Amino acid sequence: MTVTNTQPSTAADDGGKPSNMRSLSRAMEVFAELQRADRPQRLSDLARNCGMSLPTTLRILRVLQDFGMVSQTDKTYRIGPAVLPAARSYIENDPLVTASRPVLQQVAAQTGMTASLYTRLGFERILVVRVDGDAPLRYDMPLGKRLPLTVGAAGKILLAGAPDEHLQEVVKGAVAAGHEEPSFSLAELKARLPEPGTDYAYSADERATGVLSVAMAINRSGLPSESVALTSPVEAATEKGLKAGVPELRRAAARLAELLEGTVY
Amino acid sequence: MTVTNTQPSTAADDGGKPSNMRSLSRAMEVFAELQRADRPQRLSDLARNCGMSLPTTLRILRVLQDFGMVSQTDKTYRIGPAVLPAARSYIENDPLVTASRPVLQQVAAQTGMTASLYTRLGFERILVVRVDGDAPLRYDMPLGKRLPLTVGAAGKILLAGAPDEHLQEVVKGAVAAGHEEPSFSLAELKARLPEPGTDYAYSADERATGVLSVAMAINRSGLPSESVALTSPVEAATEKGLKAGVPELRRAAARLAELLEGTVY
DNA sequence: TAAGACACTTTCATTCTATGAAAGCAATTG
DNA sequence: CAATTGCTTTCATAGAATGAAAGTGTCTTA
Repeated sequence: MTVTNTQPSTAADDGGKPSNMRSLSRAMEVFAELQRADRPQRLSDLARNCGMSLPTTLRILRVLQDFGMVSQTDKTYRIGPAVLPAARSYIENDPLVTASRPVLQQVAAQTGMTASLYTRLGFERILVVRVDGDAPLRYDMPLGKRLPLTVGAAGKILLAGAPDEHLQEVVKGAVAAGHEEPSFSLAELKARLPEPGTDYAYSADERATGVLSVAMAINRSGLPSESVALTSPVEAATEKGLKAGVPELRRAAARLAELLEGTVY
Repeated sequence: MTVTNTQPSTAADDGGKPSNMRSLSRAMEVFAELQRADRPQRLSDLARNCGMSLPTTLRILRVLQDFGMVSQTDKTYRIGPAVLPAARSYIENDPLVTASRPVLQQVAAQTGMTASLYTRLGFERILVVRVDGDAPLRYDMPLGKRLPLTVGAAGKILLAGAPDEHLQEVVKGAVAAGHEEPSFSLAELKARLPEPGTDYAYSADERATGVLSVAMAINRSGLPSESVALTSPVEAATEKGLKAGVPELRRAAARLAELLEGTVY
């Protein structure tokens, strides 16, 4: 089993490290910045926000454009269509994703709840797979959306047992991403996390009102970066009912954990 | 209006050009290679297939991994989860995509057919938006899938009026991508394309059996790179019926063309 | 069990790429 | 029409990216 662990991932890590592949790293920064914005960006804005010179930014954009990762209209740049085939490739071919689908289907069938798989990405998490249960969730399907680690069962369970030092970074990341108020503190976060000894997390009306959730991490050595969750609208489930699904969820998580053995990122 | 036009996009363009940003270009090659393969790749395979040394390939993978664009399990690499937020950002924020949805909805409502938007990417095209009509299409929704330019109405219309020189490259590209037999020729391709003077393309049983389609390019100066299509299963439409939707389609294409004015890539 | 083969990883000197200052354009505005 | 603003190109230089070769670990085979 390998443990490499480079950075906690994602940009925003200008901790003074030399960091190899400067031009590539910077290109990824530009790409990330384009995603952050919800509308096309001017060259000068991108350059300023990424802290690099205009010529450099322009050159990066041109290369990304050549590969369809970036589109340009007049003088504004945005994410390009090449991300679609990439996302499709991920969803269709990633071993964990493909393996989880039947597992989630089984759990959803047995419990009647909606079953989901989340992956940690930097200081956020994203929904990767969802299999609907009997009662539909009313909020829109946030597949691929950046969600907080600090809110919602599926996020919090990824933080259970993490050292304070790491949690402190998570707090900073959540604030930086706008998921939490600037006053958000380590103590507040720790109060939300499941008690030590509990291997699942529960949430009610946390990330979305009217939604209950239990989640379990897919564990391997070290901090987990994936979790599975059961979710249901309040009118279709009680806390008790949801928690009755925990054993099922535990079994599913164990099955997927085997597959993950060895995953570095 | 600007016309920059760097490369015909996508890798495979080792035409001896110096090409700026070598490390970034190579990183994109690695990323593309990972998508091409439908299962996790070993470092040595990636290095060989991309024509670069092991250390270089490794360094690229590590940076991409830091940004979640690549995942690693043991010694194998694959596309990472960060492509999902990127794809979501594209679909939610791209001006053409968001603008096209209501337009396609209107066309679908008026004609009862399925309405789609395609974008050219290199020597292929991808489905970006689809709004279903009355009769469901039986093949699975290929959103983000790489489809041939040389097959199907929505592909062929993007090639109408292109100079032979360009079509010859398209032929090569289609063969290289496995969309056409190695014997595929320029003459064959030209025979498929709509007659000069026609602004739409028609296809029956071309890319998928039992499916009829008409498509129209979203035109601006030069070669188009987007097209809109009406599609229907054979049992729900006739050639005549589909072609009756062409005026609607033409109006939709014109509306979207305005928006595209100035798009470089 | 030992020896060999294989694949990944690190190191390091060299090359050439990536970089930003500054000049050159183009477009927009007062 | 002049001035401002923002994009693009040029160019000399710094330093990043590169691959050969050595190093390390793991798996295979005798």
